[in-house]
Formats: sequence, structure tokens, C-alpha cells
Amino acid sequence: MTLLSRCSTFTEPSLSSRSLPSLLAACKTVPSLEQVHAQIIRKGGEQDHFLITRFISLCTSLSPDLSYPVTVFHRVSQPNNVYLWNTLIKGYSQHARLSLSVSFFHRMRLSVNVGPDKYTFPSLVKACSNELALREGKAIHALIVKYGTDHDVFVGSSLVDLYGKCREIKCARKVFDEMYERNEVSWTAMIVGYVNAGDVVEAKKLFDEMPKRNLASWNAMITGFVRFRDLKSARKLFDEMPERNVVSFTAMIDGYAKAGDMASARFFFEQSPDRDLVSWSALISGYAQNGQPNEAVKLFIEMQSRKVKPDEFIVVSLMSACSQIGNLELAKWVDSYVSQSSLDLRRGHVLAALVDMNAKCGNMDRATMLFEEMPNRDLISFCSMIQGLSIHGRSDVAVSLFDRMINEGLTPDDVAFTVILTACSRSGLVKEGCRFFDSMIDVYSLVPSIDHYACMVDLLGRAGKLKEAYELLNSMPVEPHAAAWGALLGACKLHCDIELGEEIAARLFEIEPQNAGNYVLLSDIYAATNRWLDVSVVRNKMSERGVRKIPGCSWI
DNA sequence: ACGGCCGAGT
Repeated sequence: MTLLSRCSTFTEPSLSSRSLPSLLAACKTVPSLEQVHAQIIRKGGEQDHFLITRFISLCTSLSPDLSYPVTVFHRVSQPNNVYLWNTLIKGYSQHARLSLSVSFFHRMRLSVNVGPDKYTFPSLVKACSNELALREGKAIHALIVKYGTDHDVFVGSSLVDLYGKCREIKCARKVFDEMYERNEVSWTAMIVGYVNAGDVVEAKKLFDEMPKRNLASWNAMITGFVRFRDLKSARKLFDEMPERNVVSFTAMIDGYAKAGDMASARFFFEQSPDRDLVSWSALISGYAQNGQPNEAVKLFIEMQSRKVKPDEFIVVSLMSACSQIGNLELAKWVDSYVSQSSLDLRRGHVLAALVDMNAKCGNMDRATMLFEEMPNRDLISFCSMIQGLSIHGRSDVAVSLFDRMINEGLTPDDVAFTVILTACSRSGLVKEGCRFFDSMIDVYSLVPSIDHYACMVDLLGRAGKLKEAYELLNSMPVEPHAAAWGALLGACKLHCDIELGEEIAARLFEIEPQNAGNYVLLSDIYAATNRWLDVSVVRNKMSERGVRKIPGCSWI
């Protein structure tokens, strides 16, 4: 849009009765700003530094599109006013345009009539902090000293924040200790630095020492405790703090969700003032991660009806919930919703979640298409595909995909091996399973976990290699868990091995006497060989111990 | 008139 066409929308004569600064202050959108801009031009205010500064400041805060305010800046013929420059630098920083921010800053340095001052640096440093650009940040720190603005409390606080965020905790502390003046913001930035560095004790020490706290200080300390799963301390501070905002509540929602206490998370969500996207996100992802996918989906729909627009984080949570439910229809709806939304699919693992959801819900064609189109396929997406193929009976393809993954230069981890071994055991691919198990140890130097052994026992057992499975179980460096023995008992049933079955059942009755499944399996083994007397012995033992059979379990 | 701190994930 040209400058002229932006201005031509101005038609409201009553606007001209008010002063330009008050008109500017009333603007809440870019179009209304355009109207006031027309008025500024009409009254010859384009060279009024005061007005233009206010204008640029407002404009950059209302829209991420900076072409408009930049144009307005360049129409100032003598921009020898530091306010104008500082405001535009802030605008670039605000919208994560570090490189533009820095290059504009250098133009300012080269400019004859104007130079950086203590107002220039905080937003510049903040831009570095946002992008964890430590090198650029250090260079700017040097210029801060050169321009003699290092004693300013805003500048100092921004540097403490920068070094803290970049995990340079010693630098952060040095700047903090050498500051001439410290306020709540400086202290809070330092506390966040310690939390980032994993030192919640030092963070709390500073929190207790600081002379004056504000809302952000309390919230920083609460989120620090939440991050270290110290929910008791977080709750104590939450109860003590003089006033709370949506951030305080969201921290508690997040904390309870991480602790698996979704009832409390929900309570804090309901109590929270000014609930926003992050509040919804914390609760929805909490449900998705705590095995309550239906609740996650319900909340997403409620969110829609309240006209809260979801972002990448939320749809990823939603898709993870769908993956757990495995409902193809729901997955299709979510897929089309996400695909036609204005969300950036390249951001925040959206593509990986889409692949995962489609694979696990049985839409392998769609999953494959998305997977093949991914710009860079990582371990997680490969595993999603392998798992999807395995769930839907195509372990043969899963095996070749695993091999392709290695050919593409990725290094499988313990999760990847769990996935492929599970696939092999599902489809009885004994040879391949053993090959993967061996390569896991010999090639990738991984130590098989109990779960990996359980997969192998299951695989060998199902294939009738009961003796090998039994030997593997006994050779395990760690004590096998009940599920591993249970897998072998199931295999004994499948292959009617009474002798081994009895031995394993006896062990299982000791490890988990209340698990009905083990009794059922043993009884099934007896029944299959017509040993009805033994069947009734097992059933009696079960009722003696008060074990309830699981409804729907077959007895024969 | 222009500036810094607290929230979603590993």
C-alpha cells in the first residue's frame, strides 16, 4: 500500500477538532493510525519529531509490519533527534529483528547529528537476549562501556538478563554486583539467571535478600520452583504473594499439570483472571501429557467457541492427544483444521506432530506423504512412522524404514530401539529383532533397558523360542519386571509349554499376587491341554487371594 | 516523547 492510499482513507472531519497527540493516543489499530497520519500530513506535522516519535512508537507496537513506520521515519528530512532513532530500534527489537536492529543502530552511530544514548541500548540488548545472541550482545556491551552508559540501571538490568539467559551466570553476576543502582527489575533478571543455570537455591537466596519485590519477581521465583518440581515451595509463595496475575496462575497450572494433578491444574485455570492463550495451552498440554486426551480435545473445542485463536503449541498438544486416542475421524478433522489454518507448519514441531498423529491413527498414506515432504526428517518423525507402520501391521516396512533412517545418517537412541523391537515382536520378525538388539549393544553402545529385554522375551517367546527367552531373562543384568515374565508366560500359553509356564507363573504369583492376568494365563495353559483339575486349582487360588478377574478376559 | 524483569517445550 502506498503512503497516499493509506492516507486517503481519512474522511472523519470531527477528528480535526482534537489535538494530534490526543488523537494518536486514542489509536488502537493501524487503520486508525493511518487516519491520524493523514491529519499529521495535512497540518504539516511530518517534520515534528515529537509527533513522529509518538507515531512510530505506536505503530511498531500495533503491528509487526515495520515498513509503514520505517517509511514515515525516512520522510523526516532532518532526523537529528535521538528519540526517533531509539524508537525505531526498539521497534525492530520488539519484533525479533536483531539484524535490522543492529544495522539501524550502526547507521545511527555513523550519523553526524545524532548518537546512541542510554535509551538506545536496553532494547538492543534485549533483542540479543531474545535470540541468545551472546556474541552480538558482548559486542554491544563493549559499546555500552565506550559510550559511557554502563552505569544506567536499565542498561545494567538488560545486560544481567542477557548473560543470564545465555547461561553466562558468572558474567551476569559480575554485571549485577558492579551496578551502581539496582531495582526490582535488576534483581529479578538475576534471579531468572540463577533459575536458568539450575541454581534454585541461589535464586531463592536473592529473592529473600532483595529489598523490594514486584509481581514479576514473585512470578519468576514461582516458575523457578515449578521448573524444579518443588510444587510445595511454589504454592507457598503463590499463597504469600500480595497480588497475582495471569502469569502467577499459569505457573501453578503448569506446576500441577507437570505433577500429574490435573484436578488442581483445572482449579487454578478456573480461578485465573484474564485467561489467555498460555493458560489454555498449559491446561491442554497437561491433559494431553497426563493420559487424558479426551479432556484435551474438549478444551480445544471450548477454546474455539470462546474465540481464542490457537497457536502452534496448542495444536501440537491437540495432535498428541489425538495420537493417544487413535481415532481416525478425529485425526482427519484436526489435520484439515491445521492444514487450512494460518499456522506456520514449519514452526514448533507441527509437521512432526501431524506425521505422528496420522501414523498412529492409521492414516498411513497421509503420514507418508507428510513425512516424505518434510524438509528435515529427524529421529522423532522416523520413530512416529515406524511406530505407525508397526501398529497397523506393516512391520516389514517399519524394518526397512529403520534401516533407511540409519542410512540417512541418524543415530538411533534407546526409544528408537524400543519402537523397532516392539515392531519386530508384534510381527514375529525374530531374525531382524535379534539383529537390532545386537546392533544396539555392539554398534551403538547402548545398554538395553528392562523394556528392551521385555521386547526380546516377547519376540522370542511368540516365535516359540521359549528356552532362549527364558535364558535371556535370567541373563539380564538387572532384575526383570513383571511385564517381562508376563510376556514369557503368554508365550508359554501360546506354545502350550506347561512346565515352563508353571515355573514362571509361580514367580509371577510372588511378584504380583494381585494380577489376575497371570492366573488366567496359567489356567488357560491347563485348559488348552485339558487339565481341568489344575484349572480349578488356579481358580480357587485366585478367589482365596481375592483376585478379581478382569471383565472380558477369556477363560478358555 | 525513547529503554530493562515474570508464562507455553528439552
